[in-house]
Amino acid sequence: MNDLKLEDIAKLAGVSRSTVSRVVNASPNVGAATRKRVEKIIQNTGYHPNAAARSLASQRTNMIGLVIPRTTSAFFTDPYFPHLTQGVAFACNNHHMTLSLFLVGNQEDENEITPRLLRRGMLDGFLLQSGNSDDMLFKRLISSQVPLLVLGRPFEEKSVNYIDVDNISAAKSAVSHLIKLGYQRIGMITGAIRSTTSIDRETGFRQAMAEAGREIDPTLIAEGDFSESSGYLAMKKLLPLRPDAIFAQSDVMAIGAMRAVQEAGLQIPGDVAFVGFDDLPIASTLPIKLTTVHQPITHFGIKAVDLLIDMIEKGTKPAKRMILDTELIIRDTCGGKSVNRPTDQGAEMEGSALKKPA
Amino acid sequence: MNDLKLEDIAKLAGVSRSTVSRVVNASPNVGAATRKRVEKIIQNTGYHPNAAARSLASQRTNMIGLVIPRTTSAFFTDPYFPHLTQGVAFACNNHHMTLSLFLVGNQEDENEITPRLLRRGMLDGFLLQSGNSDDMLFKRLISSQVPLLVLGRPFEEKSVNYIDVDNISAAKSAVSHLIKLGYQRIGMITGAIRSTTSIDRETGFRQAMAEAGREIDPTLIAEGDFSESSGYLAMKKLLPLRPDAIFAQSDVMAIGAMRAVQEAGLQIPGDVAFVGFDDLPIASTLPIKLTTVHQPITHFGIKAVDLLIDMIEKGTKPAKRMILDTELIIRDTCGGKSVNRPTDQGAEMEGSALKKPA
DNA sequence: AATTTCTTTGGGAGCGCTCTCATAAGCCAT
DNA sequence: ATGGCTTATGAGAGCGCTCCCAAAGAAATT
Repeated sequence: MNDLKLEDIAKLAGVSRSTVSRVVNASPNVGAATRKRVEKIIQNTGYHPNAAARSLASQRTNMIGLVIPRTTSAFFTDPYFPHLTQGVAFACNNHHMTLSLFLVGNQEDENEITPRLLRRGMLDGFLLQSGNSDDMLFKRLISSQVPLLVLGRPFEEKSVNYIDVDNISAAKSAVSHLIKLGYQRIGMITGAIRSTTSIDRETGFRQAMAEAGREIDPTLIAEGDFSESSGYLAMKKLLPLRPDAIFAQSDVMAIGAMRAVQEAGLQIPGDVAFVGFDDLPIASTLPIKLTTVHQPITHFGIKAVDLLIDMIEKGTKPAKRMILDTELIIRDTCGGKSVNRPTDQGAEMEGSALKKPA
Repeated sequence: MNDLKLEDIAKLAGVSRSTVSRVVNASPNVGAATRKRVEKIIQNTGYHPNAAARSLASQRTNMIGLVIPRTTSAFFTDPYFPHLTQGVAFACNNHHMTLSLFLVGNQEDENEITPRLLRRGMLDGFLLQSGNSDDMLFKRLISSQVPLLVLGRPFEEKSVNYIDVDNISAAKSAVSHLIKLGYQRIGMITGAIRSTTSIDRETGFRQAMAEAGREIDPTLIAEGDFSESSGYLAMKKLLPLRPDAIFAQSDVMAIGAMRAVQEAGLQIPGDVAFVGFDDLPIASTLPIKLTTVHQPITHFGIKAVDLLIDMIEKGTKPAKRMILDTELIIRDTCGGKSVNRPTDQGAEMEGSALKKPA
């Protein structure tokens, strides 16, 4: 509790600083009796090693950062990020690491945060949410000396470490399902169009249509930005064109879009069917349950941390890649026959669903 | 970028380490010419001071922690926390501080995180979300030597620094409004009943009823835990007792409860009126807009950081208190005449709504 | 019994900064 | 010029750890 240092413990135990250090760091080369004696004194005095001193001497801070650029500023509007953060935090706990959160709000923040990230002695590594193509922060950080893992496919993939879900085939399976169900006028509400996420999901959409020999009506593609209101607005534009099914690139936008449909007095899925993306917990508690692509958000965060720590410990060459799978969850909004399956997003933190690494 | 140190810069500039240090730390006592020369070299070399070394020497890390105990594990289920986190992160940026996030998932995390928080040289101070009465983490941390500000009224207030909103009068105004509107069978859905937040809101409920000379029917009070599903379940229990109005202690629970009402084929507010608490952005985009108590969540986070930093710099004696105001926002779910007012929760981060401190 | 090998411990040199104090220089008034 | 004052710079002693290396025993080998 108080201001004891290693040296004080050493004196109390009648050993050297080195020995106490060994005990604190669980080094094997300490006699059993000595270890016990030192441990007891540490216990009694409530000694805690000073983190800064330890970092300075060991060149390790045991901290990693999670950076959300401002181009992704839909940040806490979309439950995606909280879930991700939860996964990251969970994994950090398992690895005895501390998580630092950098939410970039504006240009000023960006200038101020960048050096903090690049500074040595601060972070052992960091996770960077992939943003838009014109993201300057991204460009500045990408050449960082400290290990960096990008969340989501970056624009410039060359020798960048990243982790992502397979957005293309995920979107493809969603749209194929709609086609299989017989919908004729299938529309799409995109995410922020300069994000790779949105681009990949659109690619999946196009692939599914092409494979089915369908023409794409470009007027049935409306632009959103992953937010609820953008989904609502996009749907308002689409409604006069009478689409019979919509692939929304996120659940939150699907919810906004469905709000627009209901306001117009139309039925879901009777008049307009929906498939979303994310499988947020809310998808299964909506009045009309949302058919959507399940992506393991929390798990994604955990994997990201695991990979980053691996990079920190074993180096970043060759560049690391990891692509996680998704799964189409069929519920009520797509019409056809409904197969129910509870979402497990929220439950992941609990109990034994997630085994800790040994 | 590379591994330059203060000394290298000094050598390059032909000055002493001390002078470079002064330049880096914007100390006034440096000659203009010298400053310029040193700054240029720092610029060119891309030098960044080592954070660990600086922390060790200065006894300041410029990091603060945000700790969410596991008893509050509804964590990212409820948008409350993301909004709070956003405010905290925003304020940290303004103060050039780094935010560390501690999400306590389970007992093991708790044991592991506690020493990290208490350790010197790690955090300059931290924010601790108030949890349940039986929260051990809380008890262990409360006597911390490092400055600590509790978010929400703690159980044991004595000499504890905390910040809260005025839950009692907020709840009171919500319930009074329902009474004024003429509802006769007013029920309540509580939050986690061992949290001070829930206790205070219940007190407000009771005060409003008492002032109006109303009896309280205890069967019309159902227990929730701030989650959507708990609101739904609570309402299921309440429905057979035919309440005509419900005060839900959080918006999310109100949403769950309204789901139950609609499933039962009843009208809102015709059959059951609602008042929520929080004024999340979603409250104003629901099909039937939610009447609720606005609490400035993001702003709350900002104020908390400001206060904590003040404590770090000026000491914690006497114990600090801060209580923020709330406002009843009347929309559609309470019946009576609706006054619309857009929620500004999400907008707070943008533009000039929030002035940075000079 | 002598030699080698391991295990346990201590000593000391950093890690890269900050900060106090001493010194040197510049400035003004007398 | 001379003393007193302010301002700019440098030297050096830490901050509290880690980690390499050497030393001293103990144990094992010959």
